[in-house]
Amino acid sequence: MRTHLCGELRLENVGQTVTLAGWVNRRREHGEHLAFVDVRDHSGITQAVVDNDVDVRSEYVVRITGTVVARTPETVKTNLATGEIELHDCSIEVLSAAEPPPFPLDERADDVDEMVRLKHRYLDLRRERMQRNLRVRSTVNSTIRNAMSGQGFVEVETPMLMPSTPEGAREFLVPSRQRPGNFYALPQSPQLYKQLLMVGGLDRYFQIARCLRDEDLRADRQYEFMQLDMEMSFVDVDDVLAAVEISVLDAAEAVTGVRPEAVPRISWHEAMETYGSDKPDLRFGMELVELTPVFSETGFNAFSSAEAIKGIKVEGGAADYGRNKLDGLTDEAKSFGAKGMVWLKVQGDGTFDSPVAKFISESETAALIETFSAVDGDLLLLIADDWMTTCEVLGELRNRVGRPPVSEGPYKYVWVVDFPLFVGVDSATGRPKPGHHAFCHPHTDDLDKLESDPMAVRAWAYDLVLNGWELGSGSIRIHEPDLQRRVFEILGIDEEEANRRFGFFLEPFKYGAPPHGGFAYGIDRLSAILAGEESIREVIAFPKPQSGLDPLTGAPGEVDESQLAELGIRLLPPAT
RNA sequence: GGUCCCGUAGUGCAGUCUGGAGUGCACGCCGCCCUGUCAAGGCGGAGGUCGCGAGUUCAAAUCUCGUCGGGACCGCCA
Repeated sequence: MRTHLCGELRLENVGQTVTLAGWVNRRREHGEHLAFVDVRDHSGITQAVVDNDVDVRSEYVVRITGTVVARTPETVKTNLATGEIELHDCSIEVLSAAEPPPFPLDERADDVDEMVRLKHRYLDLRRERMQRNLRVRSTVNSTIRNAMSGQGFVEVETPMLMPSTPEGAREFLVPSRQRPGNFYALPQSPQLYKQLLMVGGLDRYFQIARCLRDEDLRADRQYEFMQLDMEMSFVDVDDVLAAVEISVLDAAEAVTGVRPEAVPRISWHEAMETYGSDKPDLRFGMELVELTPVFSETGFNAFSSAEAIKGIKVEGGAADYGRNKLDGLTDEAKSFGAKGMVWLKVQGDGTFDSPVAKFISESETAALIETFSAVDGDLLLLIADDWMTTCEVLGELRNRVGRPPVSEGPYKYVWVVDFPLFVGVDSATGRPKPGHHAFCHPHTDDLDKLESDPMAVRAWAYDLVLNGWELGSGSIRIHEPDLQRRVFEILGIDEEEANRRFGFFLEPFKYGAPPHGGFAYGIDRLSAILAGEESIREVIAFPKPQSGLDPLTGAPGEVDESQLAELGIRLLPPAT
């Protein structure tokens, strides 16, 4: 049907008779017998010089046969790959006529209401940006597949219909026709199956897996998303990180042409201390500064009883942050759990401009400026609270004040390791809550503290972070039934409950489970960042908006009574 | 479940604070002109439930309340 793509022709093709097929990107008329038609496909655009008696308009699908001719020097278009040639003596065949598109199919559509783009996604996809993004994603997919296969991982598909395991995210349920009143759940992740594959001796498993979670949507969250899911046997933390790292760096290199440096590691505790986040963005500094000793003798009530006092320095920020902005930051700090936020503007005479300046002694003022290496015009933001709150709130403030958009380079990967095994206390049971999940292996150095000081126990659990986005997480799993029982005990899960909730999962471990661990990371997120996008919707062909309603197909929709009857489902009247 | 922002022609906007006739701009669309343009140019034209519904008012795109839709974020996402 065609001899070349629309972006292929160059000077060396001059003289050839070629046939292109694609969409009319634009037509420019010049009188009765001359018009220029730009024909476009995914590869690019070629200009055809045609007789103006042919009626072709924007987005008509055409096939053009013509002779490749070198453009005269004054008509060469340098910003077009095919700008040195054009087609002459053209014959045009209209393959499909087209109505004018509802929005421009060039970069101007970047400003169009996303809902309009999604309603006509098939048109949006014709744009260079979307073509590039979906191809970036395809490159990511094929690269990580090769990376895993090349390391001896076996690709295994796990079921989409599985039992409901309501421990984690809210699930999508699927009613069973053959057993009315019973439900499958769509997988939040292949977690259970991949561990069973290890018991099954697959040794190294991976899957480019679709996962589904019925939780509210965000720029980095969809109901459905793709993960590189992997699990390996007879390994420790280093082995898992190394295997994952190869795939991620391969993908980045394949897309950008540059292989990132080896991914640094930081412990969870250090990440919280230094960046106030378990997904630190290492592209900028503004590290948290420890101030507790500075205020050890303080008479300032807000600080005297605090477990931890820390702060960040916004260099030269005093001028940028007026009262309104500071009040906004204070409100944000409170919304993240702080009791308040202290701001101090450093002045040239070594004093502070601040509502609370009078509560801070001269020696404390001097010590603060010394500790921060602060100079005239700097803005200091201080939080005093329990250690966790202080770190987390400052981490949020640090991001608000200093963080560039996620897609802006450079790419800064980081492993966050040694997560705590337990985080917080279940308000219902009074027991510790698992930080990752109940099957996460405690750090063997901390096993003796499991019962005596559980909150201090580290886990063999780790996250991969890129530019402040959590790409994924994983852990070494518990393969020893005795250790699993100890962890369940701390969680307040007795044997009867464990068997009821996890029986089908625990039973296999009685038959010889290898030590194993794994990881999973989000392909949508990785693709978005590598494509330079702020939202994963831009690297998904047919995403859903925040409401979860599909503007293109109208899903979800009502179904026939007969379908419901077959499933044994009767609808309640709509809630009012 | 919550906070904040947005909704005016096919698209992007101005107009809204301070009420006075759908007042307007750009792109696109339709027609005519145009033989070297390339986001072509010139002339002309069509195109509006100011998201929807109440309320206040002599008068509402504009003020108030409600509602629907969209976005960012918090909660949530083991």
